[in-house]
Amino acid sequence: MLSNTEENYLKALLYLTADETGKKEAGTNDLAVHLGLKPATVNDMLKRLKEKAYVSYKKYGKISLTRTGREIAVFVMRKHRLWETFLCEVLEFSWDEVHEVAEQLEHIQSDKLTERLDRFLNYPDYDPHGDPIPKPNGRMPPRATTLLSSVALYQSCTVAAVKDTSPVFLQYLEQLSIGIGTKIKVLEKISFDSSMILQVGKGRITVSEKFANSLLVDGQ
Amino acid sequence: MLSNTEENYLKALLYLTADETGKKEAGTNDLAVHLGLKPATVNDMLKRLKEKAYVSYKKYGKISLTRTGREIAVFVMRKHRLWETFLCEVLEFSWDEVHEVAEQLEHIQSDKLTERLDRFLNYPDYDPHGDPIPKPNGRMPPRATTLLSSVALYQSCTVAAVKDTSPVFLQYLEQLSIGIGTKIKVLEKISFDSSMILQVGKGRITVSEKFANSLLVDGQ
DNA sequence: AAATAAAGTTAGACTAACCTAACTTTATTA
DNA sequence: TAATAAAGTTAGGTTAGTCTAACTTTATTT
Repeated sequence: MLSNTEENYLKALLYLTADETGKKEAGTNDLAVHLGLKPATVNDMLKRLKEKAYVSYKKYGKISLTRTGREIAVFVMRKHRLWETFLCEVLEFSWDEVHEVAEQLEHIQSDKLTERLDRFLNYPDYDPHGDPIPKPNGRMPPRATTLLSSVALYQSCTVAAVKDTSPVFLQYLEQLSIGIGTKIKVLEKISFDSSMILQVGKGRITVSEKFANSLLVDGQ
Repeated sequence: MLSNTEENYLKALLYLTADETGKKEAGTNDLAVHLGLKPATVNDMLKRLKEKAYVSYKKYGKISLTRTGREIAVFVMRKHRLWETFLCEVLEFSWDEVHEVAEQLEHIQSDKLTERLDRFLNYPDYDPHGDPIPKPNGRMPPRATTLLSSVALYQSCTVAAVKDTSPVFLQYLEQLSIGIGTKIKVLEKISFDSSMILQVGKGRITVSEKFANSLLVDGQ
């Protein structure tokens, strides 16, 4: 049985290496930054995780998860996202509050609890941020890949997920009445700064490039 | 913020000192036995807890919780019993399975979570074993105090709580179709071994003295 | 390609939470 | 009440997980 700390290292490694931004490997430093620890600390832990065959790397080389390591990390992610869903949908937390609590709940060790929670939530495919919830076998529902910023002029789309889950962004979305499933039409693209004018419901709003790069949408 | 371990010491102390069996103080050894640790280990921790003013004792003397220490322990108990209720009533765990998982869940730090869970469960007064759930202010609903063994001949009563929460006893109760709220009538008391013959629903069963001392009931 | 910067590793130290072994104090009992 | 047993404490050791400071290796840049 892994400690919470070990699980967090594997989760961080999954995040860093399964990053859709391309890179499939992570270094000691990346991990240290992501976990808020010192490289020396991470180095120590990596030795132990390598010993236990959860990660694989050569000295001074890049780190990757082994099959077992990845399975564990995916399972922790599954629990995290199920709990986030529970907190939002059942206990009516707002979506900017759930992450911190789910960070704790994801480490509860009880397969029965996880599966019953999944059943109670009616086997959801996506969490409140639109992130896919891994199934018990480790498979993931497809993830939306289209950025709002890449939607063509006059096209309509539906918000599928948020790329940025920081409370400040989520609260801003709330304020704009934008959530998962919200329909958006691109009315104008300002070439000067790549900002966009959008139709949301009956209103129109202007959003920055950064904003448009933080929302994932489904076509039409 | 206390560690899980520290919370467990306070909880154990609450259990040992708030024991309705009379004694209001506990010793290093009692704690060690209850927690499955060595007296030396407990001694170390007690020094820290005293330092932090959660417990009070003099060298070689008995240990008791301070006001703050008791408040924390009661709050952990509140969370434990709310989670047990959630697991049984919402996720359909059986009452012999909930304890182990609740031992983990009770340490989740989020007041909002606790209060929302309470609300979702409709502010229950008792957990699945009939134990009172402390309110946010620390007050407890009244606890049943009458043992089945002390019920007079030909009297009826209602099961209010179990004194023994071991899976083996709980499963036996299940087998006998006895749960919280079950109505029981005392048909006969065998003076030889203090066993009792009971009416439960339409059937009659014979139970041992040990059994009759493990069930708490409400009058009539 | 040599100099410099960045990334990674090692050594030594600290705290929390556990242990064993030896010792001291308090309680029990012959 | 003196001997013995039980309870409690101290000293010193272990592991997990963190740190700083110094060092080595790899990557970058001129």
